[in-house]
Amino acid sequence: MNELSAKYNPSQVEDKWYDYWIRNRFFHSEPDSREPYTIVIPPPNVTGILHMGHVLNNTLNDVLVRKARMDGKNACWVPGTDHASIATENKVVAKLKGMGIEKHDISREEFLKYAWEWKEEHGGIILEQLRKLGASCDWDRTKFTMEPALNKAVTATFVYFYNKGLIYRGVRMVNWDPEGHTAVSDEEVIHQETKSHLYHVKYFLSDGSGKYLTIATTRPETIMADAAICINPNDERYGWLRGKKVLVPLVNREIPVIEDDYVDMEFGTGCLKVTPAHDAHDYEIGMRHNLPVLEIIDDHGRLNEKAVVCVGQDRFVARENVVKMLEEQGNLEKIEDYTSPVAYSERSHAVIEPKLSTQWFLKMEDLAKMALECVESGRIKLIPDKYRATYRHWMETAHDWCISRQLWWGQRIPAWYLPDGRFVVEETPEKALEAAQKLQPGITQAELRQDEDVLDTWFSSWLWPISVFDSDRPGHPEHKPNRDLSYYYPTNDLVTGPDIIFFWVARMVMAGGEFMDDIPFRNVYFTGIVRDKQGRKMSKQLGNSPDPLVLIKQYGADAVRIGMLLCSSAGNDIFYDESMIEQGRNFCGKIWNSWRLVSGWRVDDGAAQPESARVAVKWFDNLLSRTICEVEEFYSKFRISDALMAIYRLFWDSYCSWYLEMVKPAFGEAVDRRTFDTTVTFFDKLLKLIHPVMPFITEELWQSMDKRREGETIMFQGTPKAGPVDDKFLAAFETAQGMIAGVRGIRAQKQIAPKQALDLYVAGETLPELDPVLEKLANAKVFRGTAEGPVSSFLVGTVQCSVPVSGLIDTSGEITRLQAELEHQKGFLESVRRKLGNASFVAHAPAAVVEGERKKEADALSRIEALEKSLAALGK
RNA sequence: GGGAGCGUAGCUCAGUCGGUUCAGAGCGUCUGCCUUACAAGCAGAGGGUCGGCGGUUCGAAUCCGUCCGCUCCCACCA
Repeated sequence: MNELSAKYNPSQVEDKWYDYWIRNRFFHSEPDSREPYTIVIPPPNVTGILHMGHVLNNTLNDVLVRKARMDGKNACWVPGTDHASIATENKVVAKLKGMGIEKHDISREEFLKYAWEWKEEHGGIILEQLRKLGASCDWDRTKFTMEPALNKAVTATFVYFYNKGLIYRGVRMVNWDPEGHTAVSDEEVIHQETKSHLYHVKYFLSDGSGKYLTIATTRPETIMADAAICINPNDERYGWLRGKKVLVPLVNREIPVIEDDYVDMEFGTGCLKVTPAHDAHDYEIGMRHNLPVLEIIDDHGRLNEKAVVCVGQDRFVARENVVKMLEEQGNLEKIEDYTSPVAYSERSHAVIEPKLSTQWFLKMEDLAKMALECVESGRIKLIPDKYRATYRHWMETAHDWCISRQLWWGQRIPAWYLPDGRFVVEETPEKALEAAQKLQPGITQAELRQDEDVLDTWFSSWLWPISVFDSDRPGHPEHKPNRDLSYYYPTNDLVTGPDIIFFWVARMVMAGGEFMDDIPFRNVYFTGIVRDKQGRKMSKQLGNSPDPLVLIKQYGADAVRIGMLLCSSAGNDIFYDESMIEQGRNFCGKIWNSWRLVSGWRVDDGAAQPESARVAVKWFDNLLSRTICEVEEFYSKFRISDALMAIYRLFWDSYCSWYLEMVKPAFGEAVDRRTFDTTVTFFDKLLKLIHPVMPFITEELWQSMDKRREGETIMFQGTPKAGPVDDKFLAAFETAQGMIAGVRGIRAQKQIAPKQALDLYVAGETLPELDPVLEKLANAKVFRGTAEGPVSSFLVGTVQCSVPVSGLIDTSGEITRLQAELEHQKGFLESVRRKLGNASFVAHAPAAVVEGERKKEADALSRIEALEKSLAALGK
């Protein structure tokens, strides 16, 4: 055995063992005859850096993988990164801006060149960081969602769904940033309560009757684009408007009055102006009623010539002017102050302008139905189960998926347009040309124009569990799965956040069903969101997120892993607290020191095993088995933090505080061989139990326990198996522990030094076998019966214990304490007897419960008797 | 507004089928200890009307209703 340093120094051992694991390719997996256990990483953004959410997620993944590996499975954890089109493109745009380059001043090709440079420079940093955490990924299998093979899979998938008739082009409202000159995603829009006005505008009937209706709007500058006035069909106030036509103020264009349930009769005047081109809801109403779409605002947020009035003016300037004109013409009824949420661009802070544009969509209905069935049938389990409701809600209300994005970084949509506007969808430009030539013979490649948009990032991530193994399969279900895909698919568990349950989880289920005719994973474990102590989401802006690498350096990777797991009960948000990591560090120290103790013992082969040690071994052996069962149970339910806590307590409390104290040889003496060997075996099992959670320190200690050869590792040692458990013995031991604590309590109270031996009188059911333990740990000689004279006494269950403490006894204090306890017991007895006296209870309750009450009664009686005896001994 | 969830010790959370002495764990707090592995430690102790009210039941932290407080997701009403 090697000499251990006085303190565990994580930074000195972590890199050493990680390199050792890599050198020996312990993380690498190839299909073989063993049962596979597969996890694909939720791919982090390629240019991202490790944050606490990653730490939590990847620690959980790593625990599961390492556990499976020790259970003898062929464990494979596939790592990789996501190209994250929006986030990455934003970063590149920002970087270019810093260099004085605007995105729109350079070509797509130039931009992509910069983007790839950026990716090469920053890409994969996060994967390097995961190594520091101890993640046991099969790095040989590292994938990137935009590498050529995966791109091919994405393109093939697009063509597949297009040919199947599920992908179509449609018009949709996008969030247009008139300053940034670009569409922004919903995620990049911030809604802020903003003070504005509600303008009440009169619309006169076109029949010349002079009658009018009033609408309330926050955007009077759009009235020139009005296509209709809408009322609720159930609104009796406006029955007279049915079928009528009104004139749009200022431009005097005639528009119909239509009826739609969308209108809220309570809000405003109950009349709604419908402006399909400039409001998402209005657009939908317009679609339902076949209204014309009139766009009057251009890409810069200015009114165009179709507006007729205020042409060329900025929308906000136009608003003022329109209001003025309305007032002059007698169309303005009143102006109210009004506060409502307004959408702003996260980047330019410009007010978002809803704008119509043509996008690509994937029909969701059938895919969603299938994805729902996979979960409803129980084939895929969501943990915690409450997310099933969320999932169902999503799947039942799924809208078609808008898969196009107005970006450059990503997989470009494989649609090619002919000059006449017709288009073909093919996997390659060559095939596109071929197809185009069928439509227009003689057309050349140069005349074809590929769609400018790229695909939504999720359109590549939903293939992830398939494409990391076999990129030829997506889009080609007829393609025979390769060896990897047949072996590793479906994967076992997915660990991810509930915020992407629809974006990612559900869509992987869809892709799996479509291309594999199988589920992509069996269990989905949802982690919470990591928050700070005040409950705020950790974010860069707030600066409340610690740098995991700094923490790892400071406390060690094992401590960080433990710390995260300790505060992460499944499905709840994580309130991160650095003290949890300190706790992890302390635990490392405890483990380390316990081995320092044992490894320093001198062993005497000839010595006999003391009785106290024999009993200690018997006890810990039983307790170990029981705990292993509990831990397995916890793992099977993904209650990782409970599993950890069970091992933590076994290691710290049971093994260190109780077991080692029992078998520890007296100062200067040797330990017998039998006890020593068993103790080493126990320690070995404890290390293996905790290894999935704390890979580094366990490898370090396991290696130092014995002469190990290169290529040996704790990683592949089997998880310890539970033997039979003697529950009665364990219960009896718990009583003994209570008695020891009682004696120690008396010592603390009376300031009696641990070295001073005491007498302990025991009345009640105890195991005499445990007496040597009592004597060793309580430093008390055990007698049966009740002590005479002044004693300090206590109860453990129904066992009456008394310790003669002549000269030290505070008689009146002792009497007060005992009397209070006696009162409590009498009250308890009374309540139990009331229950038993209730005929209805005895008649209805199960026999076992009634029996339990009778036992309570008997126990209470015996305790009362013991207490009275103690009081009598004190002369009361 | 629609959907989901939460409320148990100072903090973070367990608590299964309503029923064992069930009111728990870890951390923190308090007290005493530098006891020859560990003060990043050891020993001991205190701490909760299970959010409020009502109901079902022989029996409720657990089931039902209702109110209060909080969180998340979706829509973000002209």
